[in-house]
Amino acid sequence: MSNRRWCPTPEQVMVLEELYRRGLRTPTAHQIQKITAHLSLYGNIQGKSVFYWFQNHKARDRQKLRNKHLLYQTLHFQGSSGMMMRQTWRSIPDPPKDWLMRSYGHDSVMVMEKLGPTPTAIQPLQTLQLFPLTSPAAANHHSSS
Amino acid sequence: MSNRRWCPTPEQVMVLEELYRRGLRTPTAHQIQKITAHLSLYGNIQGKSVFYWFQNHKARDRQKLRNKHLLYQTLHFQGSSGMMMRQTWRSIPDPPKDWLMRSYGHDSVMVMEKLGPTPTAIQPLQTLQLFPLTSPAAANHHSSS
DNA sequence: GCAAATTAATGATTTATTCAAG
DNA sequence: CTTGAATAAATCATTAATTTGC
Repeated sequence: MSNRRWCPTPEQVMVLEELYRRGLRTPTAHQIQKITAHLSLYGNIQGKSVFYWFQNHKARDRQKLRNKHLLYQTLHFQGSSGMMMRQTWRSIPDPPKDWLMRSYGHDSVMVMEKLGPTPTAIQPLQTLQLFPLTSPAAANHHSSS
Repeated sequence: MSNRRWCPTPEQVMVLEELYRRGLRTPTAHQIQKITAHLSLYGNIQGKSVFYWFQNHKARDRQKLRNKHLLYQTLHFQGSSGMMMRQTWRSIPDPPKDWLMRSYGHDSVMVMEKLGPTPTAIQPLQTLQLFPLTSPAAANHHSSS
C-alpha cells in the first residue's frame, strides 16, 4: 500500500471546500485538529494534509486571479504598444506638500525583470523599463553575510 | 464624472502591488514621478495618489499582520496546556492519534445546514456538525452563490 | 471498449519574503 | 544587523483525466 500521498474522498473535499467558501483560509492548529478529526470519519487523513490543502487552495485561487488580471492587462497593452513615458512626467499636478521632496535615497537601478510566474501569458512589463526601486529589504538580504 | 477620487484600474493596482512586493515602501519624489508616469498609461492618476497608495498599503499591511499575531496568541493561550501548538507545519509529525477522540465540543458547534446543490453525490454531511470558524470572513457568509 | 501515452490537477516540499524582537 | 516565526511563492512529484491507436 502506497502511503505516498493523501487521496481525498469526495466527502472530504466537500467539507474542505465548504469551509473555504465560508471564509476559512488559514486555519489555526486547533481548527486543523478539529477538521482532521471530522474528516477522518470518511477516510484516513493527517493534520498536515488539511494544512496543505488550505495552503494550496488559497495559493491557487490567488494565482488564478492573478492570471486573469495579467491577461486583462495584456489585452489592454496591445492598443498602446509603443509607449513612451517621457513627457508624462510633468503630470504631478499638485504635490500638496513637501513630502514629495524628501528624497533621502540613492537610486540603485533595478528593473522589473519578471512580473510573475508567467504560466502561459505574455508579459509586456518585462520589457518595460521600470523605475529604480530602493528596496531596503531585498538589498539587505543578499548583500550581507 | 466626479473625478474627486482616484479609481485605480487593475493594471495600476498590479504594478503598485508588484513594486510593494519587491520592497518599495516609501517611494521618493523621483520614484513617485516615474511611477505616476507609468501608471498614467492605464488611466488618469496623480502623483499624490501614488503617495497615498503606498502610505495606505503599508499601514494596512502592518495592521493586518499585527492583528494576525494577536489572534494567533489569543487562540493559542486558550487551550494549550503545556504544549505549544505551533503552525510551523513544515514538519507536521504524525498527528497524535488521540486527536480523533479529542473532545472538540466545548466550542460553539456549528452545523452545516445545507451543503449545496449536491448534484449527484452522496450527502451524509448534512447532519454533520462542523466546527466554529473563527475567521474574519466567516462572519459574513453572504457568498452563497 | 481498453490501455498506453499524454496532459491537467493537486498533494507535498522547498525556498524567499515579511515584520518584529533581541 | 541578526534572528525567530509564520507564510506565500515557487517547485517537485504523483494521481486523475483525457487523448489516441488499436
